[in-house]
Order: sequence, then structure tokens, then C-alpha cells
Amino acid sequence: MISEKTIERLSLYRRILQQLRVEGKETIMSHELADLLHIKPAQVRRDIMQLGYSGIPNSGYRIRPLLESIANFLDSPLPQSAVLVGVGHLGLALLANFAGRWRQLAIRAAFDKDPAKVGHTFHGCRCYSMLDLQKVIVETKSIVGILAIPGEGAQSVSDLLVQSGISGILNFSPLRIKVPNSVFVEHVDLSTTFEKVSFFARRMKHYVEEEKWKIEHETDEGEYETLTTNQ
Amino acid sequence: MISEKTIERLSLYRRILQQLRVEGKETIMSHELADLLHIKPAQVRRDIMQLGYSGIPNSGYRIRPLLESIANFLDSPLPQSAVLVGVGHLGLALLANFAGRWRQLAIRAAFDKDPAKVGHTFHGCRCYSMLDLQKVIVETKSIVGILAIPGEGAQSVSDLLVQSGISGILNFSPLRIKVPNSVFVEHVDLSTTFEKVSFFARRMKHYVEEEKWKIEHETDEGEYETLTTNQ
DNA sequence: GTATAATTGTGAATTTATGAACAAATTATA
DNA sequence: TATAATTTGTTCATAAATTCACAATTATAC
Repeated sequence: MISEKTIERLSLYRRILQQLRVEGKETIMSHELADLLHIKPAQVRRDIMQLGYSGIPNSGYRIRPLLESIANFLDSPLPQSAVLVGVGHLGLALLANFAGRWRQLAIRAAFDKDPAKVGHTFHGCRCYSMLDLQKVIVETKSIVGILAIPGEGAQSVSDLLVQSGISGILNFSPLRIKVPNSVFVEHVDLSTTFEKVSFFARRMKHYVEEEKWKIEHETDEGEYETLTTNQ
Repeated sequence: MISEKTIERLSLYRRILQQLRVEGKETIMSHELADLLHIKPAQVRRDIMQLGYSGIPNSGYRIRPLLESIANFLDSPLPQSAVLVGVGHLGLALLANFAGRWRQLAIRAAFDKDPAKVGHTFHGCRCYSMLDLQKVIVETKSIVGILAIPGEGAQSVSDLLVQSGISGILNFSPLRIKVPNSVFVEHVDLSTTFEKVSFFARRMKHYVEEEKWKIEHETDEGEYETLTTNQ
């Protein structure tokens, strides 16, 4: 009923609106939000419509109640817990950025197969043995698992997470894990993302240089296709 | 003409095919690749068609030439360079994972405003002062900039990158930067990603519990909407 | 008050992405 | 050599996401 894209945008709206509120702003219009996100105003209105919140014609949306509507929609009444598997460089970075400061989704435990890490606390988060995975997940009532491990172990760890009752996985490993369709998976594949940016950067460069050439040579003939971008 | 989604999938195909090749596999059929990625065979065939590479009816695609076609399509003839801005936890993790081992897109330099970091080398990558940004980018002929800094400085650093001739930005900061449309931007927004996974994990859980309840109570009446997922 | 200008909410149109289905092609087999 | 079985390339159909465009509504100016 509600799409992933909409959820992502709502989360973004919230972050921006929170910032605007501390700056003292009280209302906002769809085209202002749209400009900040580089999307169209109609998209903003549609998203907000889905919350059931109504704006005021000719004056926009009142920020405070709009934020309440978003929170009401996105957040759980109770705080939710997540666990992190893999305390390598990436895992540490995630802990550093999100361990404490996360209202809704607290990372409550970390796991690593390296015995040297087990028992230690990283950025306020205790690291357990992989053997304790199921026990800790059940105890902390965690619903989300974050996979920050190399591809090799990803499927077996994913299976473990699912068995332990996890219902969402954020997968930073390069492997496309298989899960039952009662579990939500989000793949964040940094390798392919790099390749994508590299590819389009190169294309953009070529395109710009072609345009320059055309201008320098004053040739109007010869139509060029425009590029597909995400702007 | 070619979509971002297709580029992402081609990059994925490549990684999987490289693995299969070292395992000794010579040919692959669209449905095999499709199963590994949890997509439909028609999608695989369509993507490969766009490369201009043709498979063989009743026997599939020959892996080696297919890999060549993908490389030919995705990669630049010359290796390309990228720079990283922000050597915090996340920046370090990116360097650790991608600094050396990246065929196509080498991270050639890092920048940080912390004087304590400038002059040091992290995972084989030298850290420079922000003041040297433009100079180093021009010298290394870098076309991609990776932003791994907090939101506050993101826009001004982005402007600097663009001025210095960067044509693609991989933005890990929570700010939606504004760039001319001759520059490609990919946002990797970990906060919203967390929120999204958390949201759908909760929904999945509810859905599963509802289903259980329905089964336990043998009620066939009362239709429930199915969830929108990315499986 | 009334008129004017501006903004929302939303149906319709458009664009983009995915999926189904089948002819054409190729191999394997009898 | 001919027949059967299978997989590709591609067209047509469907679904999802976005954008347009405009009536309805509200604030503001006069």
C-alpha cells in the first residue's frame, strides 16, 4: 500500500523539518520542501496526503503537527532494537555514527567471529560471540539485523538471523541473500554503487565535453540524446 | 538511454560471473543468473541485450565473452581516479574496503579538515589538507568525489569538488546537495535507510503475526492487503 | 465584504520499470 | 535427416512511479 520510495522521502522530510523547526520556522509549503529535495511539489503533497495530514490552502503545512504525523506513521510506539553482525571497519563506522544517537532503532548488540573482539565494547555497544546470536536477539527483542561482513558468511548468518526472529535485514555484504518473504531485506552494495557513480561520472564528462565542442564549432545540426540522470 | 537500475544490475552480473568463472563454469543461462539475484530471467536477457552481446539459444551465454562485453560497457579504457573527503569512521571504512583493491576506480587521495590527520596515510591513501583539494584533484585527474562528512559542510565541499572538475559525487552525508546537472550525484543516506528497514521490519512482523492469528482462528473472511516489498 | 492571488488535494496523463509470452534459433536425439 | 526440447531476443501487456493540471479552498488586500 505504501511504497519504499515514499517511506524514504518521509524520513527525509522529517529530518529537514526538524532542522527548520529549530530554526524557528512554523509552516512550510510543498514547493519549498520540493526544492530542498530536488523533487516536484506534487510529489511532496502526495506523500503527505498518504499520512492523512492536511495542509492549509494558500498557507502550506504547519510544521509541528506535520512532524507529529510523520512520527506517528514511521515510528513504533515502543523503541525498537537492532543488532550488528561484523565489527570490521564498516561495522565500527556504523556503530560510531548510529549506536547511541538513534531514537527509534537502537543498535543493542554486536557480534563478531574474532575472539579478540568478543567481550569488548565498541562505541557503547557490547560485542558478543556468534554463538550467542540467537540468545541475545531474543533477549533484546531485536527485529533488525545489520550485516557488515564479507560475502562468504552472509547467507549462513542471514539464515541464523531469520531463525532468531529478525524481520528486517540491512545487508552491506556484496551477496544477495535469500530470505523468506516474511523478512524485509535492504541491500546496500557499495561496490556496485561505486561502479555506478564512476560510470555516470564518465558519461557526464563526455557529454559536457561534447556540448563544449558543439558550442565552439557553432554546429546546431546533429542532435544528441540527453542522458538519463537522477537529478 | 540506459537506466541506473540496469547499470547496477550489470555490475552485479559481473561480480557473480567472475566468481562463477573461477569456479570453472563456462556458460550460464538467464534463469540461473536471475535466480541468484532474485529477479526474472526476462530482466537478465533484456539487460544483456543492451550490451549488444548475444547468447546462444538453447545453451545460454558464454561467460568469458559476456564478461568482456560488460567490462567494455561499464569500464573506462583508462583507469579512473576518485578522491575521498572526510577521514572519519566512515571514510576510514571506505578506504579499508576499497582503497587498494579497486580495479576501475582508485581512491587516489583523501582530505580532512583535521590537521592531525593531514600528512598521514590511511590504508595506503595519503590525507591532504582541504586547501589542497583543487590542486590534488586536478593533478590526479579525479572524476569522482566521495563525501563522507557530516551534513553541515557538504554543500560547500560539493561546490569545491564541482569547481575542481569532478563529474560524479557519491554523497554519504545526510544533506541533499545541489549540483549543476552536468554532475551525477548518488545519495547513500544511512539514516533514512535504517528508518526504512526498521519500518518494514515492523510491518513484516505485524503481517506475519496477523497471518498466524488468522490460521489459528481458521477465519477465511476478512481480506488483508498484501505488503509492498522488494523481494 | 469582495476580489485577487496563492496553495492544496487529487484525478488523469505520462513516463519508467517489470513481467508474460511467443516466434526464431539452436542443440540434442532418435 | 527430421523431430523434439530448450533458450534466446523481443514484442506486447501490466504495474509502479512520477508529473501535470485544475477545481476547491483559504488568506490577503483593498
